[in-house]
Amino acid sequence: MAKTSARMPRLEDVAERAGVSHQTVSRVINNHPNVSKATRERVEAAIAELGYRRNTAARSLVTRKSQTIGVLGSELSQYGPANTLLGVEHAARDAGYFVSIAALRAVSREAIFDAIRHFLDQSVDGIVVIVPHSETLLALEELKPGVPVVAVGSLGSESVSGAMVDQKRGAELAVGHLIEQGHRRIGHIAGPQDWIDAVARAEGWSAALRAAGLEDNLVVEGDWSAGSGYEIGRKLAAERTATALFVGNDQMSLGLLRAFNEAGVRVPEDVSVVGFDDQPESGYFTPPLTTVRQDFEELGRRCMDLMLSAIENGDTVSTTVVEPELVVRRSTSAPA
Amino acid sequence: MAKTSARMPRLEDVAERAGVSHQTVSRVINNHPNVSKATRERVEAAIAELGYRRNTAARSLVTRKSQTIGVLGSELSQYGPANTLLGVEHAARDAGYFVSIAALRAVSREAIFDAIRHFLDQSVDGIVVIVPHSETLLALEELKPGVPVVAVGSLGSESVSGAMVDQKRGAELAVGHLIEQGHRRIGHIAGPQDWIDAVARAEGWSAALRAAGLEDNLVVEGDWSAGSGYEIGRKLAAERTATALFVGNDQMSLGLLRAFNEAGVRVPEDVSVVGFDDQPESGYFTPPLTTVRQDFEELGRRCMDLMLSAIENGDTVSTTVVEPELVVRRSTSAPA
DNA sequence: GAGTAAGTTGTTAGCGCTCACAATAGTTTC
DNA sequence: GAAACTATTGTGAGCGCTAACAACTTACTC
Repeated sequence: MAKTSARMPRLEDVAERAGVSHQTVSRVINNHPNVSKATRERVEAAIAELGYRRNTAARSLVTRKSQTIGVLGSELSQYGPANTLLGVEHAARDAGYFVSIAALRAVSREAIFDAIRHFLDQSVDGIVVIVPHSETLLALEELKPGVPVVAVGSLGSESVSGAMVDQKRGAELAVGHLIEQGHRRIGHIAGPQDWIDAVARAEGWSAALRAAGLEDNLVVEGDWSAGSGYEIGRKLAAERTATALFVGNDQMSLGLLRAFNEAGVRVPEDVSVVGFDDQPESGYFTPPLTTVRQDFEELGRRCMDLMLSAIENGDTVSTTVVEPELVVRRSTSAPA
Repeated sequence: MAKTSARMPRLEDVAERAGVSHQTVSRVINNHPNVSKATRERVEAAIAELGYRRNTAARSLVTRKSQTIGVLGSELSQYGPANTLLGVEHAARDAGYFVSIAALRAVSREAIFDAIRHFLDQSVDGIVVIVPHSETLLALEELKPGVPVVAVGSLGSESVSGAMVDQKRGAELAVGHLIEQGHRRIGHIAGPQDWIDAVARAEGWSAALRAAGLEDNLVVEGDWSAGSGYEIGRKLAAERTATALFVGNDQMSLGLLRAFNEAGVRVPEDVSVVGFDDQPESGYFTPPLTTVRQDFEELGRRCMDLMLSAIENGDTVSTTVVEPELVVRRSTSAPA
């Protein structure tokens, strides 16, 4: 109940107690070099005795820095985005920043503008964007917020830094594995094509296939959900065109597996399946899913690395790429 | 690039443009009643023309309110906590609050204290705690932060408000369903017993069983993960003591299902399984999982309701309960 | 020993806002 | 028509901090 009992101590109180000026105290808490050792110790003692904590609002008012990073996200309850957020949060808090979040209910230009304004009202020092739609980048380029922006999953924008997992490489890993096993007809269940990652995975699939001289004409689009995977699975079980399927994510894979099981299509004996993400549950699907692992937390940390060097060193736009990894389990084998 | 081009307009600039005093402008943006319609319109026009936005730091400095809610969470990437966070965020932003997060890497007294201090440094107006360990409450009672605290999953603390899904009721729903189907030997795979919810679910299971005159001696403890469900499933498949299992959450259920499938134990023919949570994927397990749905977003919204009434009306400690719902799918049937 | 430099500390102003109060204009009452 | 209100607007101070500059030490140079 420290708050109600008495006024919080401020710089002036500490100064008085230590027998110095408030400015000297300010120097101590900001680690300025020109403070004698004796004074510094005296001030630190006073700070400890009084339980002094710097008032963020006052500091922020004069420095025009809030020590806050805004994280703009959508689908933040999903495995990938949620863990990326966690990575950002950990790195930010370690670096002494606060993390403010704005979760988009729906992805639209207006909603993004709203959220950015929300952050600007808070005078955030930078914005991390975890909204993996192509549309987002456009919105960001249009409304240059005046603070550094790092976007997850983007690469090669002119005004926005980006950190991404190499999706194309991940797709190639998956398809390469299938080809190695001897598959020749490899289909793709893509994610919604307004997602950057979905497009990149589809491209990787296509590229790998063509590089091996195989056809890339078997593709269906889902919406990332297990439900859509299930619906597609039912159709595919009837058609049986491919001997292997590269699925855009693990959740659709789950639905697909379910549909195949119902239809009596055996995995991997009849059809091999590779997913994408490697959620913690994927190793316990029936059968355990071969998939491509993405390190989302690392991705989040990289975002903050970029952000910090933008804020503190004034670095300009740059990018970083995290490598994906193939995890082979039991949903893939050689074709019958 | 609004920031670099020129100074942001402030109250004074708006005042000048509208031909009034800065105080009148302040009245307008704070919706004070005593401003004539004409003046208000003139001021609003000036605000729009200048693109004025109030400086949060300055306001916060004088009011000692930050319009920020701190959300302290652990396991924030899991389905439940992540969606609760989302609920809190939406309700908070709708109410004009910023949402600052601190994610615990590990749950310990020290880590909780750290995070609370972090929030206090930011002078948050309130703290929502999504850390469903019994330990958390103790830490909060010890370190009274001086701002309203709402904890998810807690009920009946003296200094902390709580919002929870009625876990015991959920367990009774699940077990009741199993009993109705004719099961008599119903086991429980519990969550870690330092989690409030895990304890409540185990109690609900036990209470429902005893109320029906059945024995409540078949219980094993997992750690919420699919992996632990799998390990337990392997043991149980060998022993075959129960005809039905109430599992603490959906992820453990998935692992269990996997283990049973491997061991040739059929679900629901040989053993019925009920989960808890109803994640979006649960309907696509093999077989689709009967489970207890919790509305996590609603839970988060309720937290903010409590928080807002605590902040704005000075309401004291109170609680709110969200009702769970049984979702019957295909993992349960009458015993053989 | 005067002159200069470097290190250390203090003084003043002001960031942009809200609060308490003062002042003015407009309205009602008897 | 003066007194007593009410509605509307303005003035001044100060929230707690940092930045810029001023001032005072101490040490060193020639």
